[in-house]
Amino acid sequence: MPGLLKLFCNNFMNKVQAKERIGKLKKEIEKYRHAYHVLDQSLISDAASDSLKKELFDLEQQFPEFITSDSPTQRVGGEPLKEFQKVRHEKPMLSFNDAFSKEDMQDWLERLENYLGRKIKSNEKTFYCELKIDGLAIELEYENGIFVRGSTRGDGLVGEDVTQNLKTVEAIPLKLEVKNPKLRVLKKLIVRGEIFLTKKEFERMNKEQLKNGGKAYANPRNVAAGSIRQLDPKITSGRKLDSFQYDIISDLGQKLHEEEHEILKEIGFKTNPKNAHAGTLDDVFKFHEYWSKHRDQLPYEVDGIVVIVNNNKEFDDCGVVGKAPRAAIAFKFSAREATTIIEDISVQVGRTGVLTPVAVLKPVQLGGITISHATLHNADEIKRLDARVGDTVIVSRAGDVIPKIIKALKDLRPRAAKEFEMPKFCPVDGSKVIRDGVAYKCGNKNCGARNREGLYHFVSRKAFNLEGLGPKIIDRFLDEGLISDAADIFSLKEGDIAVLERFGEKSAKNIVEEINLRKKISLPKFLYSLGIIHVGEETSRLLAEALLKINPKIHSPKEVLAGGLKLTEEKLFEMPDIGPAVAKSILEYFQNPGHQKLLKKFVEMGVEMIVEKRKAENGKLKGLSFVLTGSLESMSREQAKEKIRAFSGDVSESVSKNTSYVVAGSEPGSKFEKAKKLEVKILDEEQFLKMLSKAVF
DNA sequence: CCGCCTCGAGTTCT
DNA sequence: CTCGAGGCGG
Repeated sequence: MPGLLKLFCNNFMNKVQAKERIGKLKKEIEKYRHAYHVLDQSLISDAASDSLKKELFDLEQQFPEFITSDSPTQRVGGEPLKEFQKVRHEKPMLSFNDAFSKEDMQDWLERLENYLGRKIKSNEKTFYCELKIDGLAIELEYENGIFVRGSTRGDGLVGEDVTQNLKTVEAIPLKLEVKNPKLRVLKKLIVRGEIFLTKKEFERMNKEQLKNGGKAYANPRNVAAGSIRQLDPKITSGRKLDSFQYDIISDLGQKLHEEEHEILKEIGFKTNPKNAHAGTLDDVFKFHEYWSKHRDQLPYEVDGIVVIVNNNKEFDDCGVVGKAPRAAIAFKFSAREATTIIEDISVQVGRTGVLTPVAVLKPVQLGGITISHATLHNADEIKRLDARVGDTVIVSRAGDVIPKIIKALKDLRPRAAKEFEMPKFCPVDGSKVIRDGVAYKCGNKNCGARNREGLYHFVSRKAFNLEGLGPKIIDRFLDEGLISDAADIFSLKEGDIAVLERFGEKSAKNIVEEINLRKKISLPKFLYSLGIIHVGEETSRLLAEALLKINPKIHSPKEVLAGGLKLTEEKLFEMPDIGPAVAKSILEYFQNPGHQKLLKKFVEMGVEMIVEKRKAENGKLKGLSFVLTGSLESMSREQAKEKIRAFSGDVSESVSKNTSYVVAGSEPGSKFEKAKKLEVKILDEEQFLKMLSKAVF
């Protein structure tokens, strides 16, 4: 890596670099801000933009001399459009500072108490927690109980008059029902709240938009913002906006912020029933954790909670810092996206010899875990992303699990960043690299990496299932010269292992016992473990059938070899789902002298095939295909698969309209959504078990 | 030949 | 989980 580039990746920057980075970040954030607030376009997600702001904020803390008044960290809100009447807010509409962790929250409370010079008064209602809905803030004015004016936040001081549009929102009362005589005298009332779009309405609008040939909207908030600033109120009324109010600006003698919610509700406003008070920060954390987990069940988008010092007097005493009140903070949910920097791109060689580029990332917190690597799949993907070492990138977790690079932010690219090139020679053994479709492969069929990865595959759960013999240990044995191929595993002796460093007699004994236990294996699993290209779990089963047609009694690897040599294209084509490519790969495998030798060696080592009991040919589930998603309570997924197959049912990994049933356990994944979309019947665990029990008879 | 349905293969972190 | 690609039906 060139020197400058390297420094960019380090945590510590010198002044010159920090200044440059700060400048670039400011420009980039400003670009997104302008697009978002002024043009109602969402170029990147809020989470990604927040992540950039956080980096800028941290850098500015480190180098305060570079803080300028035009920095995005020093401002909030947007600019009013020319078309609307301006409204000057009686009291500025503030925003909130953000916290991203429990530590941030503890720091916040500490800062608060330092500022006050005393502890916050603590009781069971110390704080008030509100769900932070992803919408836009509005102010509503009532005179003698009649709605007279509504406005957006704008820049906090001056907003836009959107009264006509707000009148179309049914959640906003046009006339207040003030029964309480204490409140009745009220001539003027100013309240504030949030305008938002429910997820359902957002989906409906998106569907309609797509039907009319338009582009899908980015997120509900954008649509809400766009809707409320329509010049034609009719358009607004066609969109079913919703609203909660959460703040009373007028003085009605309220002592706690919480009381404002009660009053709002009493006089006819819609308030969020999920909001709750909390006694301690720990209670706040519980509220945060609960909704962080359950936010998908809410009918609207939330991106965190707002925590407010409940006592209004104390709240006011804390004052304002910048454009946010000190005594309130937005405690964000862990983002689904973040930005970080590609420190390096390494290249791995897999079992099939394919070279896979992997981005080495500057570690970043995302959804509760630290991400340090993300696959870039192949050269085409890198080209598509135009991702380079040194680039700032947006990462997310696909299906909330696997890290994925969404986008490279090219304007933040250091000048020295060069385009990535696939190595010409294999990083493991130096052989020439050849191109095969989108993939690049190591030209050497016996490349060390292939052998190594092949061994990982051999011991894996779906193959020989040698527990306690994972990749790390395979590596040790290979490097110590104890094994060189899969068959060698079965000749391992306790004595050989126990002499190695960090291995005791006990663990050596365990490993050898495990190996002996697994010498007997079913034919499909044995075939799968060989790692024949294109032969996975499913095709192994088919291949086993094809071999059993030649010789119905296969007990030893030797008979597997004999059968394999008798296979022909024609015989393989008889099997469904085996075509030219797969057949060629299978035939080539058995022709290879090295593989023949390996199969014979397995015989010497005492590997044997279990003859499986004949499966019921006409079980009750024959002709039905199942897809499993989520986890079941009463059995593992493997067990469920076996049960279905035992009754002649089919198990598949992907949902289509041919799927008979989707069995959904707890926390189902995307297959559940797809099933709903395709209107495939969905079974819960109970129904599934019932079906199995019926199938017995 | 095209488009759908599946399967295979690779991947991350606790 | 997702992507790519093999198999197969239309």
